[in-house]
Amino acid sequence: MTNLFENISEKNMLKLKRILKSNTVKYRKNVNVMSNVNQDDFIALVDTGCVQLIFTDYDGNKTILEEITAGEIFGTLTSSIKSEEITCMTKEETQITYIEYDEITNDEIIKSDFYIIFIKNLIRILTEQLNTRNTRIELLTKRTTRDKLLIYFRQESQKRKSKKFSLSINYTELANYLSVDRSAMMREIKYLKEEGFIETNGKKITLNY
Amino acid sequence: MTNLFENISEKNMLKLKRILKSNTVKYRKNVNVMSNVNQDDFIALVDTGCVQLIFTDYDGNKTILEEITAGEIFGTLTSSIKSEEITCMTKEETQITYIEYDEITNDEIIKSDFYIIFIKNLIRILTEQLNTRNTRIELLTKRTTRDKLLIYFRQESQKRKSKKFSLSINYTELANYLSVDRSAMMREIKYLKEEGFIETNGKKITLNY
DNA sequence: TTTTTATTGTTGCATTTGCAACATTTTACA
DNA sequence: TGTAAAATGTTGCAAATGCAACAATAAAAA
Repeated sequence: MTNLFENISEKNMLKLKRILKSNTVKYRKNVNVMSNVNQDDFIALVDTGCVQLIFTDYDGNKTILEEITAGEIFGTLTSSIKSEEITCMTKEETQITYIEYDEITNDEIIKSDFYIIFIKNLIRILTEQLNTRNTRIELLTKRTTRDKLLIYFRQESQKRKSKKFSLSINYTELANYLSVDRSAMMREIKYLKEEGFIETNGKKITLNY
Repeated sequence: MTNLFENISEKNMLKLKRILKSNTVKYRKNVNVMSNVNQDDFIALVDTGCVQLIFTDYDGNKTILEEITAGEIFGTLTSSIKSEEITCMTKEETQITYIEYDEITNDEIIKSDFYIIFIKNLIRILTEQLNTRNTRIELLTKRTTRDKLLIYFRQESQKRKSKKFSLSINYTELANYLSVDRSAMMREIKYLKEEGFIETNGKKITLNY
C-alpha cells in the first residue's frame, strides 16, 4: 500500500505538512472521529492506530466498509462521510493528520520540488482503494457462502503467496466482511473441512485446491 | 459525473490531448477493448459509446463491475485490468482516447496553465468512482433480495429526487447488479407490489415508503 | 487472579433463494 | 416486414441460509 509521503524525505514531509496547513489530532479508542467535521473536503491520514468506516442504514444495521490503518487515508474523497450514512470509529488509540482538500493545490505547494511526487502518491492511493473495493465487490457478488469463502481464501492465499496462511481477522469479522450469517458460515467451513477442500486450526488455514 | 476535461476549453483540450500524446481508437459493438494492452499504466477516456468492465472468475462466471459511458474513464488506475480477471467489452460502437499514465506528469504539461485543473478533475473522477463502488457495496451487503431492492429503489429515488422514476437498466441487468437470481427477484417484486410497498408499470416504479 | 466480555462452535427449524423449465412479450436486425 | 433473439413473467421444488438459542473457550479488564 502506498504511503501519502512515499519517496519524500522526512525533512520534506514536515515541510509539506506545514505548507498544507495540516492539523494533527489524537483520539482514544472507540471514538467517532468525524463528529465535528465541517463542510469542506479533506484528507485524513492515519499516522498511527486504526479507523473503521461504518455504514449505517435506515434500519440501524451496520456494515464495516473498510479499515484504515497506519499510513492509509480516508476522507471526503474516498467516501461520502458527510452524508451521515458513514461513521468513522477508532478501533484503538489513533493519531490522524487532517489536510484540507483545497490546500493540495495552494500557491506554495505547486512550486515545490516534491509536488508531483505527492500528487502521484495521492492518485496511487485512490487507485489502490478502488482495487480494494473491486475485490470486495467480486466477493460479494458470489451467491453462496461456499463461493465467498473459497474466493476469500484464494485471495488471501495469493496475497501471502502460500497455500498455508493465518487469517488476519477473526471469524466474526470475516462473516461480516462476506456479509453472511456467522453460524451459517461456521457450518459451511465445517463442510469444507469434511469434504477436504481446506484444513483449519484456529485461524490457520491450509488450502487443498 | 466529472469529465476529465471539465473547465478546460475545447481549444486547450485539443492542446492537452496532444501534449499527453493521447491516442484515439474506434471500436465496433461487442469487442474486447483491452485485448492488445501493453504493460504500462494508462487512462482510457470514453469519448462516445459505452464499455462494460466484466469480472470472470475461475469457474467462468461473469459479473458486470461497472459501465463506463461517454465522458467517463477506466484503465489500470481504476481496476486491475491487466490481471486478466477483468475484460472490457464495448456495449455499442465506442470511441476511446488512451493516455499513458506517466505522460500526465511530463515536462511540457506540468508547465501548462490548466495542469492543476486537469489533475483535480482526475482526482475528482477517482473519488466519484470510489463512491459508486461504496454504494454498490452497501447494497450487496444486504442479506435479502427484498432489502437489496428496497435500497436500490431508494437510491434511484434520491438520485432523481422523486418517488416516481423509471429504471435506467432492465430487470435482467438489475438482477445482475443486485447479484440475485432473476426469477427470484421478479417474485420478490411481485410480493412488494402485493404488500403495497411499490407500484410498477414496466420500468416505471412508484415508491410508497 | 477473578470476573466479565467476546469469540467460537453447534443445532433445529422456518424462510428465502437459486435453479430449472416453461409461456409470453418485446426488441433487434436481416 | 418477418424472424430470430432477448427480456419478462411465472411456478414447483430442493437446497442454502438466516435466525434463535445455546454451551464452551478464549481474551480482556477489573
